[in-house]
Amino acid sequence: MAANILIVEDEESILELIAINLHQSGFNPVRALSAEYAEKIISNTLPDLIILDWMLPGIDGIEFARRLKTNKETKSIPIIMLTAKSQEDNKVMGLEAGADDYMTKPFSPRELVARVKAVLRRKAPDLVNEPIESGHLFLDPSQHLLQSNKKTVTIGPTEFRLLHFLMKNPNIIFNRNQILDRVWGNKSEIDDRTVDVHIKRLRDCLKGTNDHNKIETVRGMGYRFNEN
Amino acid sequence: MAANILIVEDEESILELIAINLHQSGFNPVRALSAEYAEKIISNTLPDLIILDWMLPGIDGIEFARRLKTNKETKSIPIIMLTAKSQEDNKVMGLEAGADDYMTKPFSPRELVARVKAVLRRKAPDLVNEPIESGHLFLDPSQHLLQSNKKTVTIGPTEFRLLHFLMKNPNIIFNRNQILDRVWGNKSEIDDRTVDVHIKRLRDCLKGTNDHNKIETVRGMGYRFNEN
DNA sequence: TATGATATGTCATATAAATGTCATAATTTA
DNA sequence: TAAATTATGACATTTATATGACATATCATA
Repeated sequence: MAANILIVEDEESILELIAINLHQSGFNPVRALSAEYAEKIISNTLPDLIILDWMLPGIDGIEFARRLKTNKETKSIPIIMLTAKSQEDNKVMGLEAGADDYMTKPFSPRELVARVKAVLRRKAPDLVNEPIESGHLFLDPSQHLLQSNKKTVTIGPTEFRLLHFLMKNPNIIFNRNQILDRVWGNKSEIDDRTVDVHIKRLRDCLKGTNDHNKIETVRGMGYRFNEN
Repeated sequence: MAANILIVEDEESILELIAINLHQSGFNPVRALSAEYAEKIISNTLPDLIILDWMLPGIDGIEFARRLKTNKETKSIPIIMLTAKSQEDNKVMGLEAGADDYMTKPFSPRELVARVKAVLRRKAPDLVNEPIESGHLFLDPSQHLLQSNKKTVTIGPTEFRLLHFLMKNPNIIFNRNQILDRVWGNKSEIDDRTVDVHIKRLRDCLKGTNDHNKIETVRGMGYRFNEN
């Protein structure tokens, strides 16, 4: 799922430029020309990250950041603050107000996108979907790619999600209901035992690789991905 | 990521004409009706190239170019200068002021786009639509030419753009909406499923060549061009 | 500007893949 | 060995994709 990024910037053409570049990088930009309007948007849906201009008409960026950070709902949303060079001294103030990163104008959109990714990687790794490696296994969620010893392994969607989940949480035992919740999502009128079947299918995918015995059955408890 | 191109031109209809043509060629145009406004934009975000009209109200093009070239942040941004025929003598002055290329009005949008590409090719080769080769396939966007094993392949416009996009981004999965956004442009009242049909048509074009199976369906995710 | 030729988007239907369930076999544990 | 638990193969159902046909739109050219 693409990350929703709220951009708060009063200069319309700049707002648009940032939005287009983020969009082209696979994010989902949401535009706000003022803090007031941004607040309205946030009260409907919480963005995954906010790009916030320092200077805004009405409520300014720093004030808006403070508000966000005092609100329980919004305080964990990462903020990237934009500021003009002349206000660079205010950097400390910005970071104190809760900004996670800080960019001095003028910047290239390319650089901004890079920072957005960096912040998301730190704050919400789930949204960035980084590849995972473990032993000979390499799994890239965004490309639906699984390799064992550099060789691509054919694997279906559910088995892929299942393996992804287990690899993200190595050496931890999950019972069937936990697995259903976290891999299938909450549409769980699904039978416990279905997990068994998919574990079997997953093992079949891994058969013939060096990692065929990574998924262990823990009798009476559930399943576990063994990192070693 | 597409190149961001700032157009500074006080004649609104010309500005719009240029912007539309650049957009259709895959660039991100940013509009400014005056040097003053352009400065404001630049003070926020750095474009990859600037198209600059010679005659502007207030700060004129030549003066603006000089300013850009004396500023450390902006001096490496390429500039294409636009001038009326009567001012053609000023060409030397323009180039001295730091322009990388020079166009005399009236010009055809096609020519302008060609110049933009030429300048970018020199200054930022990544941002231009060069011919692409992959396996036996050779695709030249500027000529709408597709060859497999040196033999020309008949291919329609949409299929061509689609293949171009996929070849530019090999081994990466795109879902239908991403493909619609990036191949069709933002006129997306178009049905998801239309992508399927064009993928089919594209595959039909490639049928009989050595590259007939390059386009892979990744069930539940989208499509991907396999480089190998 | 009219006309044939292309190109495009949508739909209905055909195929193919994935999913969940169940019955039964195999295993483990007490 | 019996009871409990897990593994496995088969199957019906659901879901996703491929394909052919058609109506409309666009383009080039007489």
